[in-house]
Amino acid sequence: MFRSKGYGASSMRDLAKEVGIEAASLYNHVSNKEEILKDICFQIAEEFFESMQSIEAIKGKPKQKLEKAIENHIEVIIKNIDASSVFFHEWKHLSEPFLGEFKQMRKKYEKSFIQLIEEGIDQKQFRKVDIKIAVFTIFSALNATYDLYKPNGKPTAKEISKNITDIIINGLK
Amino acid sequence: MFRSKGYGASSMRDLAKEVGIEAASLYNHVSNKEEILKDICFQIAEEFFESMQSIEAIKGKPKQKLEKAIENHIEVIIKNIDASSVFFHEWKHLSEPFLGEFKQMRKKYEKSFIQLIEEGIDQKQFRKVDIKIAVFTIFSALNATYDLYKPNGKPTAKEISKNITDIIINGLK
DNA sequence: TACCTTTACTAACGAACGTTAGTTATTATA
DNA sequence: TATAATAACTAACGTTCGTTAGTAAAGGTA
Repeated sequence: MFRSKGYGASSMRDLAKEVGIEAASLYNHVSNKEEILKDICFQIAEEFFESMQSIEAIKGKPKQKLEKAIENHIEVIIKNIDASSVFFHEWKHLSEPFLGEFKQMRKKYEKSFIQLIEEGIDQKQFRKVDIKIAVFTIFSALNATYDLYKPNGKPTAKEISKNITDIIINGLK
Repeated sequence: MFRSKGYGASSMRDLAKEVGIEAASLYNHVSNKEEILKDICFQIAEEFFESMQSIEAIKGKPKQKLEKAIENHIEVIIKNIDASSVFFHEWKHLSEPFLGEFKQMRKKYEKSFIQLIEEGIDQKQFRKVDIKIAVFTIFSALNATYDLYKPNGKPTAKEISKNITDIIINGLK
């Protein structure tokens, strides 16, 4: 519901009706509305981090690493298709201290990508692109996935992953 | 305010305070809250359409046309940096009949890009990519612009435009 | 000067919001 | 079987929401 209607437009009464109970009963399960949003956002953030940790262990060239990082990133999105959409668009409704913490995590994750591209440029696998713009471009391309993927339909997760990776990697070459 | 706080979280009282009047006074200028959102969204939509009309008049190869279309698209975004962010993220809060009309316009605009890429593939300027995925990737890359561009700062509009175009066009080659 | 449009104001409406209090029924544990 | 924890309920709270009604001041036009 946060994905389709947005956080602000989803009331506790709406959410309660969706699971077949009264709004007040929700408070036996969560301490307030924001906690639901917070849990969604931070759970996805954690999954992104975990997927990146496996990359840093790879012994390979930057290009291969970036390919794998992109693949993992898309996999996380598709495995959590609704939650990741919320992660990308609704985080701004978090209040402090969660908002600050969230932004910090995001920046740290982006930094991993920046490093991969920097290495790729150093080793002449990639052209000399503006790194900041490149990372922004890549992220926003990747994050289109949740709009593209329809369960039980075409294109498949694999097709999405392969095509986007191709376009981006070729774009950097 | 719609950009920074979101449509739902921006109350008429908030908006009124921003321009130094009372909430009720706003109704001398707009007929309701949604009209403000609608005007923003449809004004930007119109600008995108106008920029695309100039493309169709170009006599050139698909690659050149796509380059110019991307450049125009980014120019519209940067010229309307706040409004275009609202255009991309807040349109879903429109109600019918505006919502349907909006989606229709969006689809029509996307179709223009799809055609350009199809032509490019036919004329062997581009690889045989999955067109739907490619267009999604391109759009989401382009639409990162409003997060990237800071007025009076680096990177400049030109740099953004050139870098993104490079990555995408190379990605399709 | 007289009149009309524009635009601001205050006050208030009904509805919806997140949340709390108090209570009851169900389920698990000893 | 007695006890404790879990999770549902109804009712209500104070607040904020978009919006309307009615009114007064300001500015342009005849």
